[in-house]
Amino acid sequence: MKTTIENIRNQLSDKGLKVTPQRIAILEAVYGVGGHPTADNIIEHIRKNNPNIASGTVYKVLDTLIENKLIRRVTTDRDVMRYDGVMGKHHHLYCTECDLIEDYIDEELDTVLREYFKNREIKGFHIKEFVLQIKGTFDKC
Amino acid sequence: MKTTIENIRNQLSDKGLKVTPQRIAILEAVYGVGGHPTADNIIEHIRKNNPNIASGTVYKVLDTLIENKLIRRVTTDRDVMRYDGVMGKHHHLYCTECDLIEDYIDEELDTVLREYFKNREIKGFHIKEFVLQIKGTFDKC
DNA sequence: TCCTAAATGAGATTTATTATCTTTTAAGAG
DNA sequence: CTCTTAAAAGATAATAAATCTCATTTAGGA
Repeated sequence: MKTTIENIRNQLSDKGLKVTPQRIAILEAVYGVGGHPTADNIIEHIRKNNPNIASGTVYKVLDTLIENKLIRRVTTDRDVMRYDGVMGKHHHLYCTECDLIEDYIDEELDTVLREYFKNREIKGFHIKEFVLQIKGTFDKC
Repeated sequence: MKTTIENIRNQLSDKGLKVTPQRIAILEAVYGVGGHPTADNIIEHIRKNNPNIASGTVYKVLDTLIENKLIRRVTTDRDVMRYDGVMGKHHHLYCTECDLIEDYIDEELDTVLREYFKNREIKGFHIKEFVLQIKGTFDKC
């Protein structure tokens, strides 16, 4: 699934959202900037071509995209928010040396986890989804 | 392992940290306030008995406790930091309705995960630790 | 092409967190 | 037990991420 401009326009309009240049640029940036960008990374990236975008707009658009399930937040133990354009089931590699967070997609792992919890109820809790945080270091670090 | 005051004093002095009333109160609060408290939850809790504690002190002490591996941060997709006094391997239940985060301790799960990744190298990445985020809802929510 | 609700821009505001600097204190030495 | 001093706490100022407000602009249907 390539993320062309046309594709991005469709994602927005399919959700009933107005297709604005800002929204396109922000969604493109979330897809394009690797390692799960912060709002600031996204602003910096977009300003290269579109220097006049307001930072408030970026925050507002990111929230709108999250509400409409086009992107999601990434959980971290830092105080700056990071964003993720991959909406399918997946897990994350957290590097303890650099601050990159990479995707880890593994269908089999999902099956293993689902199976494991099939016979193991957690009393008083209804499971919806698993996200495994795999912490360690990249070789390059 | 009960967490008596004496126990807390020892944890601090074992790390070569000065044993101050503030540090004791803060560590006690991290243990005592359920659901993984924010700095603000901790400040509020402590001020009941110790109204004069400075909020800057709480943040500084929390950092010190983290550096000395007496507590850790909890990862979330919110912009307020939360803290965890349980240092052993464990996982977390995230409620999507309320904002409680509960511990989930499961030795067997750790074994399953370790086994699973024993024959499944992630190229370019050296695994140190797993934390499973189990997202769902508590029955009471 | 026009109209209007929705989106953006600019900038003020809030709030969690950090930094600075002075005063106080824990705890080891004598 | 007292003295000394490095470390910690308190008070408050400073940052910075994120939110809010409101005037202006714009997407997209009529």
